[in-house]
Amino acid sequence: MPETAIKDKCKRCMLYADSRLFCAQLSEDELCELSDRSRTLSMKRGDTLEDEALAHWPIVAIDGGVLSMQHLLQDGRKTIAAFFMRGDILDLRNVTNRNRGALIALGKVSLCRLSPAVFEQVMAQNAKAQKVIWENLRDQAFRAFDHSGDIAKKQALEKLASFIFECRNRQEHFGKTELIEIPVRRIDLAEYLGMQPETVSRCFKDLEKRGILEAQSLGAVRITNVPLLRRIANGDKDVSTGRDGEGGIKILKIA
Amino acid sequence: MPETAIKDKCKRCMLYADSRLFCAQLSEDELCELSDRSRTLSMKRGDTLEDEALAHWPIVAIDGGVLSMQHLLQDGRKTIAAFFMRGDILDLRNVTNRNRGALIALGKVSLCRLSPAVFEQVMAQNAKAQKVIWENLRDQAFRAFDHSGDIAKKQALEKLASFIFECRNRQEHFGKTELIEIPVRRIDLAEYLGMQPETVSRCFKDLEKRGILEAQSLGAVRITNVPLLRRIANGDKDVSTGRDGEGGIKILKIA
DNA sequence: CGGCAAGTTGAGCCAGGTCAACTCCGGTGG
DNA sequence: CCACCGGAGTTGACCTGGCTCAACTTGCCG
Repeated sequence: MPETAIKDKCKRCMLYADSRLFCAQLSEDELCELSDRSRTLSMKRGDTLEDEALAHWPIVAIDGGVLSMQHLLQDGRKTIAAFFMRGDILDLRNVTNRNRGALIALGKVSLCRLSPAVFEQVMAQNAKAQKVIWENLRDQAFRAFDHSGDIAKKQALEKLASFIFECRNRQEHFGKTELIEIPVRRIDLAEYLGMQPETVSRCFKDLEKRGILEAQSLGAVRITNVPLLRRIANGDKDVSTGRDGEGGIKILKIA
Repeated sequence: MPETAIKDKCKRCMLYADSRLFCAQLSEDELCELSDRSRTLSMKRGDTLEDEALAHWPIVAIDGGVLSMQHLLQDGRKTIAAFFMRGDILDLRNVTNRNRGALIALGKVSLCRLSPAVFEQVMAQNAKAQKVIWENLRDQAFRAFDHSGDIAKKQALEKLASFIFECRNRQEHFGKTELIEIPVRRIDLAEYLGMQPETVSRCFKDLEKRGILEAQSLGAVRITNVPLLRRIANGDKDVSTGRDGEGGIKILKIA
């Protein structure tokens, strides 16, 4: 086998197969070098990336599934600070400060622990690859900013509406539609949005009753009234409280 | 004047004067090139970085003061999604998607709009500078993750305690002490933590009454019981509800 | 088909939001 | 130097969105 042959594990991996993602930016030599010194990993729901393992493999690239960063409070309350999905790259080098959340899989997750040395080398030499990871990190940061804004002052219904748009934005790249995949369970969603599973359930129900969306299953919804959902997400009280009495369809002027 | 002379504006700027910050990593040539093609800016409270200006100058480095990213809801509710302070670098290239928050000064802010071309060039060539900005962006992202976790499920008192530690962490670099500077007004703090100014006020009062901190002024506090404040920040209900009746001083076992 | 976690529904209650009144403080002008 | 002003901060009283707890149903996996 020639030493530049691309490994099977890479051919099967979306980080390489999707031309917008990190590994697709690498030269064959770079990819093989990286591949040789990196390790793939499969996780199932509840599996945690342990600190010890992260010390040796602090750089993690997600191939598929949803990985969460969770913060556990002393009395058992849990929160999910962020979701990481296909294409996201986490750099945990020297992130020992504070109570960095635990990284826990929310379902089947496949990921690749990248060699820090090769990663650093690629980052220094390959401008295209550098751009991709820089923009990915920036997206993570801005997504977190948006999310902070969402959960700080919005009401339950508004948070859920915002979340549905967040899902929509993420999968936009993979083909836009009003059929939105909800890649996490209700219970995880509740922890991400800072509310109770009961409240999440009631809010979904409410949106359905108003004819704004239809549940296809627990894992997918179809938006049937995008503008109205957008107005709810943007905190328009006239619709979010449903005070117009007509199923929230009527459009009121904005003060 | 030799063309490599460092400009006065740079000598006065902490981004250069602080050896850990971005401009201090540059060679004299790089710094002069960057300086020539960049523009400093002073802002006062309420000033906004307009979209139009950001289109031309999408990269902003903070020299001093506090810049906020604010989201405005349609009915007037405001939230502050993030604070940016000395050393933070914002890259807003191609961040037109979604409702990116407005960038608004919370006091006197001095910043430098960097030339995207030179920034990109430095990022590609200067490994030390690249490391600094990469770590800065990563810190921004992790800070945002922490913040999301904080405001999602914590109660008011716990959020405030967490925020005080966030302030402490930020100024740790500049000399550690229990005297913590609160660099923003109560009203901004309320918007950042997703609560009302009234509630912020009540929580400060509460912490003082329990002997956990002393207000030096509106802009600074001294922590007098760090472990207890930490336990509150970590969501220990036994202390945060004050149910032990002894001013919250008594240490209870953790379940 | 059994077992269990996830999700839903209902009833009651409380942390913190809301509103209104008041105080404090820095800046401004006579 | 003081009177004035306006925004920020504080305090108190009241009220409500969503948390809590408990019971029930659904869906998934072996």
